[in-house]
Order: sequence, then structure tokens, then C-alpha cells
Amino acid sequence: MKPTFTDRELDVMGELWTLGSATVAEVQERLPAKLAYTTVLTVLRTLEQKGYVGHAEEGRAHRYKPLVKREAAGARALRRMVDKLFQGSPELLLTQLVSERGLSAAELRRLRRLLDERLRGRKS
Amino acid sequence: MKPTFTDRELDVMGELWTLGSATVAEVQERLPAKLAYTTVLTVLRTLEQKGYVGHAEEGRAHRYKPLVKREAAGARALRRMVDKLFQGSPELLLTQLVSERGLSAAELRRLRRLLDERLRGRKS
DNA sequence: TCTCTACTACTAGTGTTGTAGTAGATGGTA
DNA sequence: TACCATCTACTACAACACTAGTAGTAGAGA
Repeated sequence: MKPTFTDRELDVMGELWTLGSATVAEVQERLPAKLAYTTVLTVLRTLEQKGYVGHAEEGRAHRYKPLVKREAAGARALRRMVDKLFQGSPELLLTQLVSERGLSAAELRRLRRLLDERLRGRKS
Repeated sequence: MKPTFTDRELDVMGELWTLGSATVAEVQERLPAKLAYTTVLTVLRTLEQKGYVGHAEEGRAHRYKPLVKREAAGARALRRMVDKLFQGSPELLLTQLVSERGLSAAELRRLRRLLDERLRGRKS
């Protein structure tokens, strides 16, 4: 499975990922953009057709649930971005990440610790 | 300016960024995908219309040049990705980056050095 | 039972993307 | 000069994205 999403699909998936599962109405009211109920429904149905979400009956409504994990989508998007926008170099991406966003010292330290752990794991 | 690119546009921009500037023919022959000359031209014209590239006459041909920097596009895409796919957490993104791709120990060390430098610069 | 309401299913219109063909211009060459 | 190669400009068209409306259904309340 190789999920890639359009902008709007990603908005909707985002809500599903954070909520775990949701009805049309729930997604609609949480979306920043003011969209018609039926519009949200359509997006969800598209996602379902593509196999990225599933649904179960819940009373009269449907409760939608993501079938792909956030991590899978993230990994894929990340790979693509490193290739196309950072010349295949994760370092360039990280540079961008730490320089552009105002990351706090604490965050930077956490990132470094993460790398340390990874390095230790690698050596053993 | 807030540049976001479609897949194909990104391919073409990628070549422009690496080459600095290029004619239609140059982009075409460097693209992995086998596209008709006119197809590449069309993409470039679209990009120009959107204001992302400019061109200057060069003999009979046009020489196209990116008007937005790779870093700007990268930064924007990265921000969007962190927000939508990594819940606004750069750490999650980095976790993904180091776990998913087969990064070498050398790369990991370089990444850590980068963070070190950043931390030192921050403290002073 | 009748009506209101909250749903889903279906349909549609407009815009964008991706690909490429045809026409027309221009410069080199036999 | 006549032809060929190389360009750009314009046009086309299918697929998809985005938005939303209309129709139909079924539970809830008078």
C-alpha cells in the first residue's frame, strides 16, 4: 500500500487520525474550513473507495476509521520530500527543520538524544 | 510568495534548481520520465504563469530560471508536513526519518553534529 | 400516522493536472 | 532559394480534485 493524499483528503485524514474514528458530522465540525456536510461526506467516500478508510454502521450514521497509519503516510511523504526537495539528503532536511522553525533548546536536545539512542542501537 | 508544486512541476523545478537554469531541451533530457518536448514546455510555461520561474531569450530558445529558492519550497512543504502528518511535532518527524530510511551511522553522526552546532550557537 | 430531521447515495459543475499534438517562426545548409 | 531542424504559442482532452446540490430513507416526536 502506498498512500498519498490530496490536500483536502489529508485534512480529513488528519481528523480521523487524531480522533481514532469519526462520523461525517464530527469531521465536519472539527475542520477549520467551512465545508458543506455533503462535501465532507464525499471526501470520506472517496477515501473509502481508495481503500484508505473503512466504515461501520452506527445507528443511522457511518463511523469512519482510517485503514492506513499516520506513520505510513508520513514515511512516504517524507521520503518523497527528501528526494525532490532536499536532493536526497536528510541532513539538508534537518538543517531546514532546525533553522526554519524556532525550535527550542529543549527540543533540540531531545532530537539529539533520539539520535544518540539510534546510534547506540546501531552499534550493538 | 507561497510556492507549492504539483508532482510534475516539482520534477521540473528540481532540474532547474540543480542546473541553476536550463532550456526546455536540457530539462527534458534530464528528466527520468520520457516526456514529449512540448509537454515539458507546457509545464515550464505553467510554472512561469504562476510566477515560479522566469525566462530570458537565448538565441531561438528560452532559458528558464527558478524565481523561488529550493529552500523556500522545502521550508513550506516541511511545515505543512509537520503540521498535517506529524501532529506539529518535529520530533515525530525526525523519529520517522531516522527509523524508516536506512540511514548509515555516518549520516546519523553528521545529523547529531548538526544539532550540536545548533545548540552551541543557541547558548552563546 | 404524519412530518421533521439527520443521514447516505447519486449526480454535477468547475477548476486543475498531465500529456501531447498542430501551427507557425526562424536560422542553418545544400 | 528551398528545405530541414528546432523552437515557441496555442489548443485539446482525459482524468482527477473540490465543492455542493438533490433525492431518497429511516428514526423520533406530535
